[in-house]
Amino acid sequence: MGVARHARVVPAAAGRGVRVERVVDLRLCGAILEQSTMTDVPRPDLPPRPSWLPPGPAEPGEGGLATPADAAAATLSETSAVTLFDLAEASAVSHEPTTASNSAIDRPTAAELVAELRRQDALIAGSTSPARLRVLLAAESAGALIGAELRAAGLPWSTDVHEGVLESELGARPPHGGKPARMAALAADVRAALDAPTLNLDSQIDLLRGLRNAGLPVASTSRWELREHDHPAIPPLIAYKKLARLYSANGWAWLDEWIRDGRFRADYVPGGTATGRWATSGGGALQLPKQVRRAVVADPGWRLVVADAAQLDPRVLAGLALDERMAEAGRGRDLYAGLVDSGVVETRDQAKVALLGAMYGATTGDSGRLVPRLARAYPKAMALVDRAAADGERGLRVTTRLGRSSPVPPPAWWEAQTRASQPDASPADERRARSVAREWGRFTRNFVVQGSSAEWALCWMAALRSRLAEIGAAGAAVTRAEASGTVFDSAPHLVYFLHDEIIVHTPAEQAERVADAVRESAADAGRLLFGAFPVEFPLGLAIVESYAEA
DNA sequence: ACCTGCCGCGCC
DNA sequence: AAAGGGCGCGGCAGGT
Repeated sequence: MGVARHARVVPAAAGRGVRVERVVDLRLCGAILEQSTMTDVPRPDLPPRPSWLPPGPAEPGEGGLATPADAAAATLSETSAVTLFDLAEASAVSHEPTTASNSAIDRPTAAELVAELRRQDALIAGSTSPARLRVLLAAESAGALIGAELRAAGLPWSTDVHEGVLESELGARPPHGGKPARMAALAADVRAALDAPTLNLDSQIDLLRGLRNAGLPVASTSRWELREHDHPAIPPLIAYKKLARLYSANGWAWLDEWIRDGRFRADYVPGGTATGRWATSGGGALQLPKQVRRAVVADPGWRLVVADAAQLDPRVLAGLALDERMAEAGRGRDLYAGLVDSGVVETRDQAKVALLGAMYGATTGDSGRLVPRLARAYPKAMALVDRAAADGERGLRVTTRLGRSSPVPPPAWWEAQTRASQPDASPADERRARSVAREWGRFTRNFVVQGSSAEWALCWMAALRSRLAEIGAAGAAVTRAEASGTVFDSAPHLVYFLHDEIIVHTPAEQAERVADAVRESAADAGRLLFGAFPVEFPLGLAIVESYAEA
């Protein structure tokens, strides 16, 4: 499969100083093509979809729909699919022992791979928008390669700094199996305040019961609800939860498991979510709490170029909807500030809440109240997300800028709709059907924006990867003599990706050139998605030694 | 000894 | 501040 095989081959290539130029990930590309509303599948004139590709969309009421389990299998199975990259692998590293993951049964032959490549080419050529799909599939394939390279390179990580954070927050590392004394003390305070000497704070059920017994009318134990109440148990409980989170998610055990030789090698899963965003399958690289980012530190003589796309989602929405006024609000300035300047809302915070509400489908609260003002100012943008929601409520697929389509709703969703349309349907049936329909509408509303933003980010990274190679090649002429290690030891390279944010690890003397390349690549991405439409994608960018400084 | 569902919370 | 999208993960609880 794409990731696993890239993950095996990229380090092997990198270790010999070989840089992979380009890949086609037939599994990821095939999944997009099978699902996209831009393509016409099935095509009786073409060979059938091979069994090692994930299934396409199922019709309502039919079997074969991608259940979560199926989707997981398609995404994660070591044996389910293969890429053209394997052709190169077969010749380049054929001396490697055969493993269970590339047994003959599951492994397509070279002829089968070529046939599949031709089938995919035919699907693209017969689609409603071949140019967009080609950009998407090239970017998706580059993403698969980059995901493997991120793991091979690793994020530079200072165990010392991380341990310093843990000690200042949690106190000394507890003996094996024990909890930090500071957490134990806070837990004792909570138990005393609730008059519940045996309460287990880590048990949601136990804790909820304890809070209610103490007279607190809470429906959950979540922090935002607890904050509303004034009780002596609340402050230590919130403090405990904060420490417990750090301790269990990014504590000493995480350090032991995930940091080797000063590098965090995360398991990225490119294309791992429905919207095309990446996922992770271990280490939680996409959930690194701000607290521990201080531990991301460049090697001596190196720098981190940290960049994030400013207000990416609303800018993408402006491009999708060809909403000139919204694009104008973000030209040469913070887009949220642009909304204030235009008199749409009074404060930057209101602008942010209103836009998030529009893209997520908020109907209540401050956010819901602000959305109508946005609709008056930017009718084209609002019409686009409203249309996506309306389509989703009817069970239709929606599609991103470059051609990734949402899945059709699962069988239970259709069953709920069918039940509500029967003559003997109860009011509860009808409420249920409306409720799940609207939920799916919120998903598709967000899908078009989040998915198109993911495409922008992939194009950004893919363009950057090429530009970094040029910078690295120029630098290599100078340092070739001593460059004996991997391709990551001497040249600037990507080390982190987080939806709309990247980090490049680079020799200090090349950091400014890398920063320029990062900005130029963002402009490339904007053109790849939206052509000449005048929507800008400015970056927040910093050249730093530690991620926390960015 | 697993597995699954749920909660809460970290990130975008 | 409030509850609208996408995730992964750790922990508990209840099942087999």
